[in-house]
Amino acid sequence: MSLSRRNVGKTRTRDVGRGIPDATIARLPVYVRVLKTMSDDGVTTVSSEDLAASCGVSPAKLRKDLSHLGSYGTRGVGYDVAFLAYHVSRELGLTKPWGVVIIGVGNLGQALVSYRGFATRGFEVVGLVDAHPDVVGTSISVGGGELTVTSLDDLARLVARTGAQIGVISTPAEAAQRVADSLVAAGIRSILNFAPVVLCVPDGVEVRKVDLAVELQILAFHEQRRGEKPLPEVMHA
Amino acid sequence: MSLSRRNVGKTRTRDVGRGIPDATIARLPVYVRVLKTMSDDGVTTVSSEDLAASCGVSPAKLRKDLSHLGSYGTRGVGYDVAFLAYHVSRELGLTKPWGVVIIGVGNLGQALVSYRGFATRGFEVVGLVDAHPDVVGTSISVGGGELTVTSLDDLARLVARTGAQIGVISTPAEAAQRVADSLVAAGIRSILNFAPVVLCVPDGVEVRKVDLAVELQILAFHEQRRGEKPLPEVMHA
DNA sequence: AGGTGCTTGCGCACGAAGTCACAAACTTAA
DNA sequence: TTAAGTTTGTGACTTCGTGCGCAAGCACCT
Repeated sequence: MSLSRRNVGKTRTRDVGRGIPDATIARLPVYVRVLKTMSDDGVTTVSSEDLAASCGVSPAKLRKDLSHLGSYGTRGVGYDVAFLAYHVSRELGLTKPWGVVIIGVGNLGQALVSYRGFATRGFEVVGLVDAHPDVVGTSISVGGGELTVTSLDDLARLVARTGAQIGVISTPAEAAQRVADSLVAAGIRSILNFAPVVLCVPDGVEVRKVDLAVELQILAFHEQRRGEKPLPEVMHA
Repeated sequence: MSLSRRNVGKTRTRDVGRGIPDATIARLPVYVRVLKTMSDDGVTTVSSEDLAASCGVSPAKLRKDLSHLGSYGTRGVGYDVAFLAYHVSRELGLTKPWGVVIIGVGNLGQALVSYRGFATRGFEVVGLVDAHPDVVGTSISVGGGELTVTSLDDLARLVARTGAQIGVISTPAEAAQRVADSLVAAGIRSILNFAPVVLCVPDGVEVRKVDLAVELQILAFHEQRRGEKPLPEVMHA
């Protein structure tokens, strides 16, 4: 497969790096994961049809998504798996590892610490914080080493020392807003919030929310809907 | 201006209960949670402006969302908090509790079991399943009582006995597809998947996915973008 | 009773996202 | 080289979601 130099002379500025739709960005991580898996399995080339099937999207959507990043495919052939994986990763900013601070070392926090998906996809837990005096000072093994849980008061120092750029809130709902304020004060501008509250942060700070109960309620809605009318009466035409 | 009566003759069926947009449904759980909180705090009436602010959405969006369910507000006054909370809950199917089976009692699974948000929002964990022989047979306290972890082979019996309607997959990625197959075989049609894989299920089964690493990667993308170009160069026209 | 001040419900327009279909571009075969 | 067979990249079209603006409707005051 000597499709090595193909898109070489093309500057291709276009909207590359500018107006990538949010919906596309939300799918890129999936593409990266699937491409990495394929690469590990020895697959060197893949068509949009096959890749789309593995990612659970339509081929047209996949091609349009990728076209926002540039022309990394070869017509009549498909995409070079490793080449595409690299470029999508680069677009997502996964070439260098990101430092993550986890606040709230309860059940969920500890589950996050031991979550393998972090390390394998470019994220490193560089700090653990909790408010409870019994937990502060204890050591927890994360990845290769050990981390000592620090107090919320030391958050700013922790962020400054480790250069962490992302904060994860896995505290109870009552504490979440105060933690968010501390994170912002410490210079963090990207927050992932697991607490079931709507956080209030200044402009320039991005908050993404994961609410487990919300997901269940959405499922419940559709489940209920299905049970209500098992016969759509347009059955046998 | 005698064009007053316009929608009078229209039977008013509209799309109530039918075509509620997915985007709206995804926001309804938030409305319910905020309304419940307000109700507990003794608030009896709220305007779309205030409620929207508490929910982190625009007033127009909130009103349009609620209008899909029916006319539960009073012009010039606002919405009755308890009344609206009841009707939105009802629409989501939260009047009766839903049975949830959790497959995979690792770190994440145990975090889910002890997650307070389940019980308080109409969901009850009625079964725990794991494949590891060391875990099967052990008891775990959930909510008020205790649950014994059962084997994956007993899943169908468990679902039939408890009447569970929702399955949560919190296993490693490798096991997820097999678990999903088992859930479908057991009659489950609503699945919440935490494993970072694209599940393959037959039509009629709904899968919702929560991927922690994906959320972080989306944050990383925006964080990277911010750092790249602090000056958008189109400043003083 | 009539007027005034709010707030909801909703039509309408706009923008974002998804689908379709096809020309461009590449590989392979003869 | 030429022709046939693939597959990408993308412009046009459709669908979906959101924001704007205002008439309809309710409460309160005079």
